[in-house]
Amino acid sequence: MFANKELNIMKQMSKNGKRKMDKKKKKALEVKGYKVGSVGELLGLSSEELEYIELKLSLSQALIRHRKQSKLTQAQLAKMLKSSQSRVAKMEKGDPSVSVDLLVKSLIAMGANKEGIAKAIA
Amino acid sequence: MFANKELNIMKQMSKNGKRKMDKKKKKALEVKGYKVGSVGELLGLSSEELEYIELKLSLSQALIRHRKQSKLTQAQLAKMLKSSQSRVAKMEKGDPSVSVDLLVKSLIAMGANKEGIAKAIA
DNA sequence: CAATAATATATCATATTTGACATATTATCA
DNA sequence: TGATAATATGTCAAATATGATATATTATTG
Repeated sequence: MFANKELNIMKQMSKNGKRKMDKKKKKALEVKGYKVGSVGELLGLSSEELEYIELKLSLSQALIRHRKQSKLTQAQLAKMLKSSQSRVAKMEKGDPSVSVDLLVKSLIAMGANKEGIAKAIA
Repeated sequence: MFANKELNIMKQMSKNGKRKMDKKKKKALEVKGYKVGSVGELLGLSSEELEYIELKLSLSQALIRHRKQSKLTQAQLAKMLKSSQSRVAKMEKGDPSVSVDLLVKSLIAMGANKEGIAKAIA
């Protein structure tokens, strides 16, 4: 129920250094044929961390869908959002440096409403 | 109470920089004695800005519900979240200085999952 | 009522997020 | 193939969010 520790870890995760190591660790174990359950468990993520990451990835996917549907390149979308191509790329990749705020604002700017966002998340 | 809410919304608004009031339309309708829709419309918020603010307020309300259900004070919840009473108060008030990220992480830390968050938003 | 608990508001130093830029990698197509 | 468009990755100064603190306001209780 209470998850102060997890919140902290979430914050740590947002820092830029960690992901590559995590990916390598995952790969290493996969190669050895371990099947330790979900990717999240493999990486030692708590259910709270997983919930948060999954939510973000859902929004990322929704953003990709919207952009493709509008037949825009990342650069074109970036211009619409007054952002940059590189940031759009990071949004779509679920980069830790991208906030849920930015994803939500971007989706809304592309025409999504609360209901659409809720649907994308759930 | 309403004055407070309006102030908050104005602050939120002034953040993303584009405030253009359709004063003419508002005035015209007011003179005719119409009650023109939402506070947001009267303040000249775009539908995008409204969508975002409403989404945030939905999360704020969800946070209040969760806290009350757990019979916690803001101070107790703050301790759990490793935050502060004042920030919890701001979260629940939908203060512009509070991000959707923080609201989502806090809800997850209190036991909400993606589905619950989606439900709260829609 | 007055004491006290709970919530709200203001401010600030620090931490995190952002757009921008450079550059790398990958896809598309003549 | 090689040219070129699209996407990805790394870095950084500036912008924004954060917890902490102080203090004010509002509820609750005795």
